[in-house]
Amino acid sequence: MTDIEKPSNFIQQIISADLDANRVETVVTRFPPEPNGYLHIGHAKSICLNFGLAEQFNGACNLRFDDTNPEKEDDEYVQAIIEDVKWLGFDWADEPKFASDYFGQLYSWAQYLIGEGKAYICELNAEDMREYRGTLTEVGKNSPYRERPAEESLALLEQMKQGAVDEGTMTLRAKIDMASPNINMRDPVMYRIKKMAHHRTGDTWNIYPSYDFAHGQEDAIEGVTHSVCTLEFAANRPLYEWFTSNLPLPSVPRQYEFGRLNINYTVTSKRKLKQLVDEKHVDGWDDPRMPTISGLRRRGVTAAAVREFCDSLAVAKTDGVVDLAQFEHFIRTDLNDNASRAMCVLNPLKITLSNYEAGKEEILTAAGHPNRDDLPSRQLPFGREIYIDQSDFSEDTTLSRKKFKRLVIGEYVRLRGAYVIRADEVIRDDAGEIVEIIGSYVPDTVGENPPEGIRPRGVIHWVSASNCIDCDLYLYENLFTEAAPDAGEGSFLDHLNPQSLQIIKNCKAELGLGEAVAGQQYQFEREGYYCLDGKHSSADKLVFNRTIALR
RNA sequence: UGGGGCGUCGCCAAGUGGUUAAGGCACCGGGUUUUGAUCCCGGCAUCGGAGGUUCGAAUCCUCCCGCCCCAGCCA
Repeated sequence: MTDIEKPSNFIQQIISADLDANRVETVVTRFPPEPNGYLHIGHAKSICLNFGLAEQFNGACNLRFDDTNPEKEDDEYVQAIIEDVKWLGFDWADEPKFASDYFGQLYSWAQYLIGEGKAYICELNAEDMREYRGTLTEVGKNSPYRERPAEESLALLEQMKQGAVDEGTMTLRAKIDMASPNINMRDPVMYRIKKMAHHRTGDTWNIYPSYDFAHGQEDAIEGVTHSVCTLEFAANRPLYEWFTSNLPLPSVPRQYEFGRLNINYTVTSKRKLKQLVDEKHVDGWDDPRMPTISGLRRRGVTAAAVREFCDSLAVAKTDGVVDLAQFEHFIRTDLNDNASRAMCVLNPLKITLSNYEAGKEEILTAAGHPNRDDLPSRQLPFGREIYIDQSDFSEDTTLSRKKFKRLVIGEYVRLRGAYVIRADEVIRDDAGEIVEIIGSYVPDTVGENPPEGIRPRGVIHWVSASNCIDCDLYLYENLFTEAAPDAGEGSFLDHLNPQSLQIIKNCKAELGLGEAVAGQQYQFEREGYYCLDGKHSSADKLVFNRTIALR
């Protein structure tokens, strides 16, 4: 234990205290997503927290699917979630767990509560139940079915289970307190009828447990000691405790809440993300603009960057909005440290070096990374014709050296990893557009300073015109134009950024990029971080996604 | 409005009666640099408000203000 001086969050403090006081022997946490959508960056914080806690205290963390509502759940989501958690670098104890594995146990616990006179079958319909519940300021009224004999409730529950009762006509409710100031305690629903196939249990069940009746018990079954969830569940804690203390459970878990992660210029709500996908505003759950784990992965963000970012986040009870820039900082840091360097010209402008022998080609060697010898060096063909970016040449010769560190007629510039060159003449087409630059190179300047008197304005990237590959680049911007897409009147969709995707075709990339594989990150020098897109790339056309621009 | 929770720099935050009120992001200066990147130096708050307790308070008390969550047979 060398991390004693590390500041700890309130949950770590609670766990330490529990361990010291022998209230718990081994720490067990869990990450409990409902398989009704893909995981997003907000889940990543919870994943890092829960798995991190288990790791830190030498305990275990379960991956558990809270699949208590077949209506919105699907195995597609289960598989995607498993893949995402693995990708983030975490592993869980044993096999993934499912709430649906405990349906039988939950059912008998429901029978137990009925037997104890603490639950009853209610025949109020949804509308009436709402009315009986009261409001924030008015207490509720007892259901007319509240004092029904246990035997009757037991029989009705069995009928509900068998499918003999219509949906919406009966529920099993906990008998707690209709006058409680906490609305969650006003006889909450434990079971409702849903005659619907479940992605795992098929049509075995016609009734399904509610979140409140399931969660604490799932935790207890698994021996979870610290059940960490987000703030909005704080009001459910008394109910969580009511069930854990009124049922003969194998253990008594405790619930703690922390603030959910919010990031500006994005939305982190499964419902909204699903809407973006369903209404085709994006290319799917893994669209590189999505804050989903799969979207970030396709975008080129590394798992390490996501983890570092999450670890930088406070685990507290405040509900703030983290600046996107903070996330981007960790993305850039990791990519800067690990991405191989390469050159790619987005908007090619040909330069012919008049004093370079026609037909000659030499192979220059460039470092794979400025300060990492372990990354392989690159072979760069160099010849009489090269491409530079249009934005790296200006006809305005009055621009100061400080303001424009690029190519200008009559002046010099260093081609990164290659020669110092000079621009001599501009060639135009009939429309007056610049189509080519005639220039010259300064011999013996590869890896060497140019002779006295020649002062390059700067360093620009380039690519051999006769020996390069074509590719398309997908540049991404924020999906939303507003920092808080959710705020204000209308829909968050009103703030979709029409320029969130810009495709640049026919870019010229250095030869080595032809061997790029999906998921491999590169820094296109002076441009940004990119990675090959497995979905859009084909044998004859490579597509790179821009993960993020350089600062 | 009843209940629950929260308010420390532009953003995220540490702080648990005595510290020059950490740190990160952002921003602004300056240096290095064959990426206008990286890197390196430097700058950047008196703690929602008002009272009070105390030798001493961001930390304790009182009142006030503001924000978030709960009235699904969602999770």
